[in-house]
Amino acid sequence: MQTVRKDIHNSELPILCQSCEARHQGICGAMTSEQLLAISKHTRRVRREPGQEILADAMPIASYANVLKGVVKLTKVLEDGRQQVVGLQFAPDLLGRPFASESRVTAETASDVELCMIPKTALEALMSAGGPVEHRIMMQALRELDEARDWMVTLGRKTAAEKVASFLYLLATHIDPTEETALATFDLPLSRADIADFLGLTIETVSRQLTKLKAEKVIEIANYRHVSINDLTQLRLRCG
Amino acid sequence: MQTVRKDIHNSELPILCQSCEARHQGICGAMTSEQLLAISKHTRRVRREPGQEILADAMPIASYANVLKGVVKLTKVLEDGRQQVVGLQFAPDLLGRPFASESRVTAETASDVELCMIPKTALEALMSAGGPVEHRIMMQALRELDEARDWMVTLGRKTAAEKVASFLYLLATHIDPTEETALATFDLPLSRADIADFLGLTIETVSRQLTKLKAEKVIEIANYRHVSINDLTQLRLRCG
DNA sequence: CGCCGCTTTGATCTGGCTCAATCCGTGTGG
DNA sequence: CCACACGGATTGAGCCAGATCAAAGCGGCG
Repeated sequence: MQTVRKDIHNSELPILCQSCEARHQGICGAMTSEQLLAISKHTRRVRREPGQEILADAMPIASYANVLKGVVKLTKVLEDGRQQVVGLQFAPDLLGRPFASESRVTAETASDVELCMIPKTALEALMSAGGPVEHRIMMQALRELDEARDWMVTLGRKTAAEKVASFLYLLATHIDPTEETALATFDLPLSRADIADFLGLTIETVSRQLTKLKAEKVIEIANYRHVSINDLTQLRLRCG
Repeated sequence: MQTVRKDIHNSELPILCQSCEARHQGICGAMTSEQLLAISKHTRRVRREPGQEILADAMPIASYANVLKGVVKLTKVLEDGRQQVVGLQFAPDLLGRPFASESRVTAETASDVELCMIPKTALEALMSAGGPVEHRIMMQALRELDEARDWMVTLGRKTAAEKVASFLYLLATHIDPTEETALATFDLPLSRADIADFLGLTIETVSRQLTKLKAEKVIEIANYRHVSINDLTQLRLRCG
Protein backbone atom coordinates (compact mmCIF):
# COMPACT_ATOMS: atom_id res chain seq x y z
CA MET A 1 0.00 0.00 0.00
CA GLN A 2 2.31 2.68 1.30
CA THR A 3 5.34 2.77 -1.00
CA VAL A 4 8.29 5.09 -0.72
CA ARG A 5 8.02 7.73 -3.40
CA LYS A 6 10.95 8.86 -5.48
CA ASP A 7 12.59 11.96 -4.11
CA ILE A 8 15.87 13.26 -5.40
CA HIS A 9 16.84 14.48 -1.97
CA ASN A 10 15.99 11.28 -0.15
CA SER A 11 19.59 10.68 0.84
CA GLU A 12 19.73 13.91 2.82
CA LEU A 13 16.39 13.44 4.49
CA PRO A 14 15.69 12.09 7.95
CA ILE A 15 14.78 8.41 7.63
CA LEU A 16 11.31 8.89 9.04
CA CYS A 17 10.50 11.69 6.62
CA GLN A 18 11.48 9.71 3.54
CA SER A 19 8.28 7.74 3.26
CA CYS A 20 6.08 10.36 4.88
CA GLU A 21 3.00 11.61 3.11
CA ALA A 22 3.40 15.10 4.60
CA ARG A 23 6.71 15.38 2.80
CA HIS A 24 4.78 15.51 -0.47
CA GLN A 25 1.42 17.24 -0.13
CA GLY A 26 1.70 18.40 3.46
CA ILE A 27 3.49 21.34 4.98
CA CYS A 28 6.84 19.58 5.07
CA GLY A 29 6.78 19.69 1.28
CA ALA A 30 7.32 23.43 1.58
CA MET A 31 10.53 23.03 3.59
CA THR A 32 14.06 22.90 2.31
CA SER A 33 15.99 19.76 3.22
CA GLU A 34 17.92 21.84 5.73
CA GLN A 35 14.74 23.04 7.42
CA LEU A 36 13.34 19.54 7.40
CA LEU A 37 16.48 18.11 8.90
CA ALA A 38 16.48 20.77 11.61
CA ILE A 39 12.83 20.38 12.54
CA SER A 40 12.94 16.60 12.45
CA LYS A 41 15.15 16.68 15.52
CA HIS A 42 12.19 18.04 17.48
CA THR A 43 9.33 16.05 15.99
CA ARG A 44 7.97 12.87 17.44
CA ARG A 45 5.88 10.28 15.69
CA VAL A 46 3.02 8.98 17.82
CA ARG A 47 0.15 6.57 17.43
CA ARG A 48 -3.24 7.10 19.02
CA GLU A 49 -6.28 4.90 19.51
CA PRO A 50 -9.79 6.08 18.66
CA GLY A 51 -11.34 8.51 21.11
CA GLN A 52 -8.15 10.18 22.32
CA GLU A 53 -8.11 13.94 22.76
CA ILE A 54 -5.32 15.73 20.90
CA LEU A 55 -6.24 19.38 21.40
CA ALA A 56 -8.79 20.66 23.92
CA ASP A 57 -11.08 23.63 23.29
CA ALA A 58 -9.92 26.80 25.02
CA MET A 59 -6.70 25.12 26.16
CA PRO A 60 -3.18 26.23 25.30
CA ILE A 61 -1.63 24.40 22.38
CA ALA A 62 1.72 22.82 23.17
CA SER A 63 2.23 21.21 19.81
CA TYR A 64 1.05 21.19 16.27
CA ALA A 65 0.57 17.79 14.71
CA ASN A 66 0.62 16.48 11.20
CA VAL A 67 -1.98 13.80 10.53
CA LEU A 68 -0.14 10.93 8.81
CA LYS A 69 -2.80 8.25 8.92
CA GLY A 70 -6.39 7.96 10.06
CA VAL A 71 -9.06 10.56 10.74
CA VAL A 72 -9.25 13.28 13.38
CA LYS A 73 -12.54 14.97 14.21
CA LEU A 74 -12.84 18.60 15.29
CA THR A 75 -15.74 19.21 17.62
CA LYS A 76 -17.50 21.97 19.52
CA VAL A 77 -19.97 21.60 22.36
CA LEU A 78 -22.74 23.80 23.73
CA GLU A 79 -23.01 24.28 27.49
CA ASP A 80 -25.80 21.74 27.73
CA GLY A 81 -23.75 19.06 26.00
CA ARG A 82 -25.08 19.23 22.46
CA GLN A 83 -22.15 18.50 20.20
CA GLN A 84 -21.25 19.35 16.61
CA VAL A 85 -18.37 17.94 14.58
CA VAL A 86 -17.11 20.97 12.67
CA GLY A 87 -14.49 19.27 10.55
CA LEU A 88 -12.62 16.11 9.74
CA GLN A 89 -8.87 16.10 9.20
CA PHE A 90 -7.19 13.53 6.99
CA ALA A 91 -3.54 13.00 6.11
CA PRO A 92 -1.59 15.15 5.50
CA ASP A 93 -3.49 17.97 7.27
CA LEU A 94 -1.85 20.05 9.96
CA LEU A 95 -3.62 20.11 13.30
CA GLY A 96 -3.58 23.19 15.51
CA ARG A 97 -4.69 26.78 15.16
CA PRO A 98 -1.79 28.91 13.88
CA PHE A 99 -1.19 32.23 15.65
CA ALA A 100 -3.55 31.55 18.53
CA SER A 101 -2.52 30.72 22.04
CA GLU A 102 -5.45 28.40 22.46
CA SER A 103 -7.43 26.03 20.33
CA ARG A 104 -10.93 27.03 19.23
CA VAL A 105 -12.02 23.41 18.87
CA THR A 106 -11.50 20.03 20.46
CA ALA A 107 -9.54 17.63 18.26
CA GLU A 108 -10.09 13.95 18.92
CA THR A 109 -8.96 10.84 17.09
CA ALA A 110 -11.86 9.15 15.32
CA SER A 111 -9.99 6.11 14.05
CA ASP A 112 -6.53 4.73 14.74
CA VAL A 113 -4.31 7.68 13.98
CA GLU A 114 -0.65 8.34 13.39
CA LEU A 115 0.60 11.82 14.11
CA CYS A 116 3.84 13.70 13.75
CA MET A 117 3.97 16.07 16.71
CA ILE A 118 5.72 19.36 16.04
CA PRO A 119 6.48 21.61 19.02
CA LYS A 120 4.73 24.98 18.84
CA THR A 121 7.93 26.98 18.94
CA ALA A 122 9.67 24.92 16.29
CA LEU A 123 6.92 25.34 13.72
CA GLU A 124 6.29 28.98 14.55
CA ALA A 125 9.93 29.77 14.01
CA LEU A 126 9.60 28.35 10.53
CA MET A 127 6.41 30.28 9.91
CA SER A 128 7.64 33.63 11.07
CA ALA A 129 10.28 33.41 8.39
CA GLY A 130 7.19 34.12 6.31
CA GLY A 131 8.32 31.96 3.42
CA PRO A 132 6.75 28.98 1.70
CA VAL A 133 5.85 27.25 4.97
CA GLU A 134 3.53 30.03 6.08
CA HIS A 135 2.10 30.10 2.58
CA ARG A 136 1.40 26.37 2.62
CA ILE A 137 -0.37 26.71 5.95
CA MET A 138 -2.42 29.58 4.58
CA MET A 139 -3.45 27.44 1.64
CA GLN A 140 -4.64 24.76 4.04
CA ALA A 141 -6.62 27.32 6.04
CA LEU A 142 -8.28 28.60 2.87
CA ARG A 143 -9.13 25.06 1.78
CA GLU A 144 -10.60 24.31 5.20
CA LEU A 145 -12.66 27.49 4.95
CA ASP A 146 -14.04 26.38 1.57
CA GLU A 147 -14.86 22.97 3.02
CA ALA A 148 -16.51 24.45 6.11
CA ARG A 149 -18.72 26.62 3.90
CA ASP A 150 -19.63 23.65 1.71
CA TRP A 151 -20.64 21.79 4.84
CA MET A 152 -22.75 24.71 6.04
CA VAL A 153 -24.95 24.13 2.99
CA THR A 154 -25.26 20.47 3.98
CA LEU A 155 -26.15 21.36 7.56
CA GLY A 156 -28.54 24.17 6.76
CA ARG A 157 -30.35 23.03 3.65
CA LYS A 158 -30.10 19.30 3.01
CA THR A 159 -32.47 16.50 4.07
CA ALA A 160 -31.33 13.62 6.28
CA ALA A 161 -30.98 11.34 3.23
CA GLU A 162 -28.87 13.94 1.41
CA LYS A 163 -26.74 14.54 4.49
CA VAL A 164 -25.85 10.87 4.87
CA ALA A 165 -25.10 10.54 1.15
CA SER A 166 -22.91 13.65 1.33
CA PHE A 167 -21.02 12.18 4.26
CA LEU A 168 -20.30 8.90 2.49
CA TYR A 169 -19.25 10.80 -0.62
CA LEU A 170 -16.91 12.98 1.44
CA LEU A 171 -15.26 9.91 2.94
CA ALA A 172 -14.93 8.16 -0.40
CA THR A 173 -13.11 11.15 -1.83
CA HIS A 174 -10.95 12.05 1.17
CA ILE A 175 -10.06 8.96 3.14
CA ASP A 176 -7.07 7.88 1.10
CA PRO A 177 -4.53 10.68 0.66
CA THR A 178 -2.59 8.83 -2.04
CA GLU A 179 -5.60 8.06 -4.18
CA GLU A 180 -6.88 10.66 -6.64
CA THR A 181 -10.23 9.06 -7.43
CA ALA A 182 -13.01 8.12 -5.01
CA LEU A 183 -12.53 4.94 -3.05
CA ALA A 184 -15.17 2.25 -3.58
CA THR A 185 -14.62 0.50 -0.30
CA PHE A 186 -13.41 1.61 3.13
CA ASP A 187 -13.98 1.36 6.86
CA LEU A 188 -16.09 4.04 8.49
CA PRO A 189 -13.73 5.98 10.76
CA LEU A 190 -16.63 7.39 12.79
CA SER A 191 -19.22 5.81 15.05
CA ARG A 192 -22.90 6.44 14.37
CA ALA A 193 -22.85 8.99 17.18
CA ASP A 194 -19.96 10.87 15.55
CA ILE A 195 -21.67 10.76 12.17
CA ALA A 196 -24.84 12.13 13.75
CA ASP A 197 -22.87 14.95 15.36
CA PHE A 198 -21.22 15.74 12.04
CA LEU A 199 -24.54 15.83 10.16
CA GLY A 200 -26.69 17.54 12.79
CA LEU A 201 -28.92 14.47 13.10
CA THR A 202 -29.62 11.76 15.67
CA ILE A 203 -28.01 8.31 15.74
CA GLU A 204 -31.33 6.70 14.85
CA THR A 205 -31.87 8.84 11.77
CA VAL A 206 -28.33 8.12 10.52
CA SER A 207 -28.90 4.41 11.00
CA ARG A 208 -32.23 4.46 9.18
CA GLN A 209 -30.76 6.35 6.22
CA LEU A 210 -27.84 3.94 5.96
CA THR A 211 -30.29 1.03 6.01
CA LYS A 212 -32.27 2.73 3.25
CA LEU A 213 -29.18 3.18 1.05
CA LYS A 214 -28.36 -0.47 1.63
CA ALA A 215 -31.90 -1.57 0.74
CA GLU A 216 -31.66 0.45 -2.45
CA LYS A 217 -28.37 -1.27 -3.35
CA VAL A 218 -26.38 1.97 -3.49
CA ILE A 219 -24.03 0.73 -0.77
CA GLU A 220 -23.27 -2.39 1.23
CA ILE A 221 -22.24 -2.50 4.88
CA ALA A 222 -20.54 -5.41 6.60
CA ASN A 223 -19.88 -5.55 10.33
CA TYR A 224 -21.48 -2.11 10.80
CA ARG A 225 -18.22 -0.53 9.66
CA HIS A 226 -17.03 -1.79 6.33
CA VAL A 227 -18.68 0.15 3.51
CA SER A 228 -18.69 -0.70 -0.20
CA ILE A 229 -20.08 1.80 -2.62
CA ASN A 230 -21.86 -0.02 -5.42
CA ASP A 231 -22.94 2.99 -7.39
CA LEU A 232 -20.94 6.16 -6.89
CA THR A 233 -22.99 8.10 -9.47
CA GLN A 234 -26.19 7.23 -7.63
CA LEU A 235 -24.54 8.33 -4.39
CA ARG A 236 -23.40 11.64 -5.89
CA LEU A 237 -26.93 12.19 -7.21
CA ARG A 238 -28.34 11.76 -3.74
CA CYS A 239 -26.16 14.52 -2.30
CA GLY A 240 -28.71 17.16 -3.40
CA MET B 1 -19.98 59.37 13.67
CA GLN B 2 -17.02 58.63 11.45
CA THR B 3 -14.11 60.68 12.71
CA VAL B 4 -10.62 60.78 11.28
CA ARG B 5 -8.32 58.85 13.60
CA LYS B 6 -4.90 60.07 14.55
CA ASP B 7 -2.17 58.62 12.36
CA ILE B 8 1.35 59.86 12.48
CA HIS B 9 1.78 59.21 8.77
CA ASN B 10 -1.45 60.86 7.70
CA SER B 11 0.38 63.56 5.79
CA GLU B 12 1.94 61.04 3.44
CA LEU B 13 -1.26 59.08 2.88
CA PRO B 14 -3.66 59.30 -0.02
CA ILE B 15 -6.57 61.52 1.00
CA LEU B 16 -9.13 58.76 0.65
CA CYS B 17 -7.17 56.39 2.85
CA GLN B 18 -6.79 58.85 5.71
CA SER B 19 -10.24 58.32 7.18
CA CYS B 20 -10.57 54.75 5.99
CA GLU B 21 -11.41 51.99 8.44
CA ALA B 22 -9.34 49.46 6.48
CA ARG B 23 -6.27 51.57 7.15
CA HIS B 24 -6.53 50.60 10.79
CA GLN B 25 -7.89 47.10 11.29
CA GLY B 26 -8.06 46.00 7.64
CA ILE B 27 -5.36 44.78 5.33
CA CYS B 28 -4.20 48.27 4.44
CA GLY B 29 -3.00 48.55 8.02
CA ALA B 30 -0.29 46.07 7.12
CA MET B 31 1.07 48.21 4.29
CA THR B 32 3.87 50.72 4.45
CA SER B 33 2.92 54.23 3.39
CA GLU B 34 4.84 53.63 0.18
CA GLN B 35 2.84 50.47 -0.60
CA LEU B 36 -0.39 52.22 0.28
CA LEU B 37 0.44 55.16 -1.93
CA ALA B 38 1.30 52.84 -4.81
CA ILE B 39 -1.79 50.68 -4.54
CA SER B 40 -4.12 53.62 -4.01
CA LYS B 41 -3.47 54.65 -7.60
CA HIS B 42 -5.27 51.47 -8.71
CA THR B 43 -8.09 51.31 -6.22
CA ARG B 44 -11.55 52.64 -6.79
CA ARG B 45 -14.14 53.47 -4.21
CA VAL B 46 -17.64 52.34 -5.18
CA ARG B 47 -21.09 52.37 -3.66
CA ARG B 48 -23.62 49.58 -4.19
CA GLU B 49 -27.32 49.22 -3.47
CA PRO B 50 -28.75 46.16 -1.72
CA GLY B 51 -29.03 43.04 -3.86
CA GLN B 52 -26.09 43.70 -6.18
CA GLU B 53 -23.76 40.84 -7.05
CA ILE B 54 -20.09 41.51 -6.36
CA LEU B 55 -18.53 38.10 -6.99
CA ALA B 56 -20.25 35.19 -8.74
CA ASP B 57 -19.75 31.55 -7.78
CA ALA B 58 -17.40 29.72 -10.16
CA MET B 59 -16.59 32.93 -12.02
CA PRO B 60 -13.15 34.46 -12.40
CA ILE B 61 -12.35 37.19 -9.91
CA ALA B 62 -11.27 40.45 -11.48
CA SER B 63 -10.91 42.38 -8.28
CA TYR B 64 -10.67 42.03 -4.58
CA ALA B 65 -12.72 44.47 -2.56
CA ASN B 66 -12.45 45.88 0.91
CA VAL B 67 -15.78 46.33 2.64
CA LEU B 68 -15.82 49.85 4.06
CA LYS B 69 -19.46 50.14 5.07
CA GLY B 70 -22.50 47.91 5.11
CA VAL B 71 -22.91 44.15 4.99
CA VAL B 72 -22.09 41.68 2.22
CA LYS B 73 -23.57 38.18 2.25
CA LEU B 74 -21.76 35.13 0.89
CA THR B 75 -24.12 32.50 -0.48
CA LYS B 76 -24.13 29.07 -2.06
CA VAL B 77 -26.99 27.40 -3.93
CA LEU B 78 -27.91 23.80 -4.62
CA GLU B 79 -28.96 22.81 -8.16
CA ASP B 80 -32.62 22.89 -7.20
CA GLY B 81 -32.39 26.43 -5.88
CA ARG B 82 -32.11 25.85 -2.15
CA GLN B 83 -29.84 28.57 -0.84
CA GLN B 84 -27.55 28.95 2.15
CA VAL B 85 -25.84 32.11 3.34
CA VAL B 86 -22.38 30.87 4.40
CA GLY B 87 -21.01 34.10 5.78
CA LEU B 88 -21.51 37.80 6.36
CA GLN B 89 -18.73 40.28 5.73
CA PHE B 90 -18.51 43.55 7.60
CA ALA B 91 -16.03 46.41 7.39
CA PRO B 92 -13.10 46.11 7.12
CA ASP B 93 -13.15 42.57 5.69
CA LEU B 94 -11.49 41.76 2.40
CA LEU B 95 -13.72 40.18 -0.22
CA GLY B 96 -12.39 37.62 -2.69
CA ARG B 97 -10.74 34.22 -2.43
CA PRO B 98 -6.94 34.64 -2.38
CA PHE B 99 -4.92 32.31 -4.60
CA ALA B 100 -7.87 30.97 -6.52
CA SER B 101 -8.77 31.85 -10.07
CA GLU B 102 -12.46 31.69 -9.30
CA SER B 103 -14.72 32.43 -6.40
CA ARG B 104 -16.19 29.54 -4.42
CA VAL B 105 -19.18 31.61 -3.31
CA THR B 106 -21.50 34.31 -4.56
CA ALA B 107 -21.00 37.65 -2.80
CA GLU B 108 -23.96 39.99 -2.82
CA THR B 109 -24.62 43.28 -1.07
CA ALA B 110 -27.19 42.88 1.70
CA SER B 111 -27.46 46.54 2.67
CA ASP B 112 -26.14 49.74 1.14
CA VAL B 113 -22.45 49.03 0.82
CA GLU B 114 -19.27 50.96 0.19
CA LEU B 115 -16.36 49.07 -1.29
CA CYS B 116 -12.76 49.80 -2.15
CA MET B 117 -12.05 47.75 -5.27
CA ILE B 118 -8.49 46.48 -5.56
CA PRO B 119 -7.43 44.92 -8.88
CA LYS B 120 -6.43 41.27 -8.55
CA THR B 121 -2.93 41.81 -9.88
CA ALA B 122 -2.22 44.78 -7.65
CA LEU B 123 -3.08 42.98 -4.44
CA GLU B 124 -1.44 39.73 -5.46
CA ALA B 125 1.79 41.53 -6.15
CA LEU B 126 1.72 42.80 -2.58
CA MET B 127 0.92 39.36 -1.26
CA SER B 128 3.59 37.48 -3.15
CA ALA B 129 6.12 39.66 -1.39
CA GLY B 130 5.04 37.36 1.46
CA GLY B 131 5.32 40.05 4.08
CA PRO B 132 2.85 41.50 6.53
CA VAL B 133 0.09 41.85 3.92
CA GLU B 134 -0.07 38.12 3.24
CA HIS B 135 0.07 37.57 6.97
CA ARG B 136 -2.85 39.90 7.61
CA ILE B 137 -4.90 38.14 4.95
CA MET B 138 -4.06 34.80 6.53
CA MET B 139 -5.26 36.10 9.88
CA GLN B 140 -8.55 37.08 8.29
CA ALA B 141 -8.91 33.63 6.71
CA LEU B 142 -8.27 31.97 10.06
CA ARG B 143 -10.82 34.21 11.75
CA GLU B 144 -13.37 33.45 9.05
CA LEU B 145 -12.68 29.74 9.56
CA ASP B 146 -13.32 30.09 13.31
CA GLU B 147 -16.55 31.95 12.59
CA ALA B 148 -17.68 29.40 10.00
CA ARG B 149 -17.15 26.60 12.51
CA ASP B 150 -19.04 28.50 15.21
CA TRP B 151 -21.90 28.89 12.78
CA MET B 152 -21.86 25.17 11.95
CA VAL B 153 -22.81 24.55 15.58
CA THR B 154 -25.69 27.00 15.18
CA LEU B 155 -26.87 25.33 11.96
CA GLY B 156 -26.48 21.76 13.13
CA ARG B 157 -27.50 21.82 16.76
CA LYS B 158 -29.53 24.86 17.74
CA THR B 159 -33.29 25.30 17.81
CA ALA B 160 -35.06 27.93 15.73
CA ALA B 161 -35.34 30.25 18.75
CA GLU B 162 -31.62 29.89 19.50
CA LYS B 163 -30.71 30.44 15.86
CA VAL B 164 -32.60 33.73 15.68
CA ALA B 165 -31.13 34.90 18.99
CA SER B 166 -27.64 33.96 17.76
CA PHE B 167 -28.19 35.94 14.58
CA LEU B 168 -29.25 39.09 16.43
CA TYR B 169 -26.33 38.70 18.81
CA LEU B 170 -23.95 38.33 15.88
CA LEU B 171 -25.26 41.54 14.32
CA ALA B 172 -25.12 43.46 17.59
CA THR B 173 -21.45 42.55 18.01
CA HIS B 174 -20.29 42.93 14.39
CA ILE B 175 -22.29 45.59 12.63
CA ASP B 176 -20.27 48.57 13.78
CA PRO B 177 -16.55 48.16 13.09
CA THR B 178 -15.58 51.14 15.24
CA GLU B 179 -17.51 50.02 18.28
CA GLU B 180 -15.96 47.50 20.69
CA THR B 181 -19.09 46.65 22.65
CA ALA B 182 -22.36 45.28 21.33
CA LEU B 183 -24.71 47.74 19.72
CA ALA B 184 -28.11 48.13 21.34
CA THR B 185 -29.89 49.42 18.29
CA PHE B 186 -29.37 48.96 14.56
CA ASP B 187 -31.11 48.34 11.24
CA LEU B 188 -31.34 44.76 10.04
CA PRO B 189 -29.16 44.57 6.94
CA LEU B 190 -30.91 41.40 5.75
CA SER B 191 -34.45 40.66 4.61
CA ARG B 192 -36.39 37.87 6.32
CA ALA B 193 -35.57 35.65 3.34
CA ASP B 194 -31.83 36.30 3.77
CA ILE B 195 -32.02 35.67 7.50
CA ALA B 196 -33.85 32.39 6.83
CA ASP B 197 -31.15 31.36 4.35
CA PHE B 198 -28.45 32.22 6.89
CA LEU B 199 -30.12 30.23 9.67
CA GLY B 200 -31.32 27.25 7.65
CA LEU B 201 -34.95 28.08 8.43
CA THR B 202 -38.00 29.36 6.55
CA ILE B 203 -39.16 32.97 6.40
CA GLU B 204 -42.21 32.11 8.48
CA THR B 205 -40.22 30.54 11.30
CA VAL B 206 -37.86 33.53 11.44
CA SER B 207 -40.82 35.88 11.60
CA ARG B 208 -42.51 33.89 14.37
CA GLN B 209 -39.34 33.78 16.47
CA LEU B 210 -38.80 37.53 16.10
CA THR B 211 -42.40 38.11 17.15
CA LYS B 212 -41.81 35.88 20.17
CA LEU B 213 -38.69 37.82 21.23
CA LYS B 214 -40.68 41.01 20.84
CA ALA B 215 -43.57 39.64 22.93
CA GLU B 216 -41.08 38.67 25.63
CA LYS B 217 -39.64 42.21 25.65
CA VAL B 218 -36.11 41.09 24.77
CA ILE B 219 -36.13 43.21 21.62
CA GLU B 220 -38.24 45.80 19.87
CA ILE B 221 -38.75 46.13 16.14
CA ALA B 222 -39.98 49.20 14.33
CA ASN B 223 -40.77 49.28 10.63
CA TYR B 224 -39.77 45.62 10.26
CA ARG B 225 -36.14 46.69 10.12
CA HIS B 226 -35.10 48.79 13.05
CA VAL B 227 -34.12 46.61 16.00
CA SER B 228 -33.53 47.67 19.60
CA ILE B 229 -32.11 45.18 22.03
CA ASN B 230 -33.67 45.73 25.44
CA ASP B 231 -31.84 43.00 27.26
CA LEU B 232 -28.55 41.83 25.81
CA THR B 233 -27.91 39.36 28.63
CA GLN B 234 -31.27 37.75 28.01
CA LEU B 235 -30.45 37.58 24.30
CA ARG B 236 -27.04 36.02 24.95
CA LEU B 237 -28.71 33.48 27.24
CA ARG B 238 -31.06 32.47 24.46
CA CYS B 239 -28.22 31.63 22.08
CA GLY B 240 -27.94 28.12 23.58
C1' DC C 1 -20.96 -18.21 28.13
C1' DG C 2 -22.58 -13.85 29.51
C1' DC C 3 -22.05 -9.13 29.83
C1' DC C 4 -21.54 -4.54 27.71
C1' DG C 5 -21.66 -1.07 24.32
C1' DC C 6 -22.96 -0.03 19.84
C1' DT C 7 -26.47 -0.47 16.30
C1' DT C 8 -30.86 -1.37 14.43
C1' DT C 9 -35.76 -1.29 14.44
C1' DG C 10 -40.38 0.11 15.98
C1' DA C 11 -43.96 3.42 17.84
C1' DT C 12 -45.12 7.88 18.90
C1' DC C 13 -44.52 12.84 19.32
C1' DT C 14 -43.38 17.52 17.90
C1' DG C 15 -40.72 21.55 16.03
C1' DG C 16 -40.49 23.57 12.09
C1' DC C 17 -42.28 23.31 7.22
C1' DT C 18 -46.00 24.05 3.91
C1' DC C 19 -49.86 26.21 2.23
C1' DA C 20 -52.89 30.00 2.47
C1' DA C 21 -54.83 34.26 3.99
C1' DT C 22 -54.07 38.81 5.57
C1' DC C 23 -51.52 42.89 6.87
C1' DC C 24 -48.79 46.85 6.11
C1' DG C 25 -45.60 50.25 4.14
C1' DT C 26 -44.24 52.13 -0.08
C1' DG C 27 -44.60 53.72 -4.56
C1' DT C 28 -47.67 55.02 -8.54
C1' DG C 29 -51.15 57.06 -11.15
C1' DG C 30 -55.42 59.53 -11.27
C1' DC D 1 -54.50 64.01 -1.84
C1' DC D 2 -56.44 59.57 -2.16
C1' DA D 3 -57.01 54.93 -4.36
C1' DC D 4 -54.80 51.18 -5.52
C1' DA D 5 -51.42 47.73 -6.44
C1' DC D 6 -47.35 45.33 -5.17
C1' DG D 7 -43.76 43.11 -2.45
C1' DG D 8 -42.24 41.92 1.92
C1' DA D 9 -43.84 40.51 6.52
C1' DT D 10 -47.01 38.44 9.68
C1' DT D 11 -50.36 35.17 11.22
C1' DG D 12 -53.02 30.84 11.16
C1' DA D 13 -54.06 25.78 10.27
C1' DG D 14 -52.50 21.37 9.28
C1' DC D 15 -48.86 18.15 8.17
C1' DC D 16 -44.59 15.62 8.02
C1' DA D 17 -39.49 14.72 8.54
C1' DG D 18 -36.85 13.82 11.97
C1' DA D 19 -36.63 13.64 17.17
C1' DT D 20 -37.67 11.00 21.16
C1' DC D 21 -38.62 7.02 23.78
C1' DA D 22 -38.33 2.12 24.09
C1' DA D 23 -37.05 -2.49 22.89
C1' DA D 24 -34.41 -5.85 20.68
C1' DG D 25 -30.21 -7.48 17.94
C1' DC D 26 -25.41 -8.25 17.42
C1' DG D 27 -20.37 -8.49 18.00
C1' DG D 28 -16.42 -8.45 20.80
C1' DC D 29 -14.12 -9.47 24.93
C1' DG D 30 -13.23 -11.16 29.58
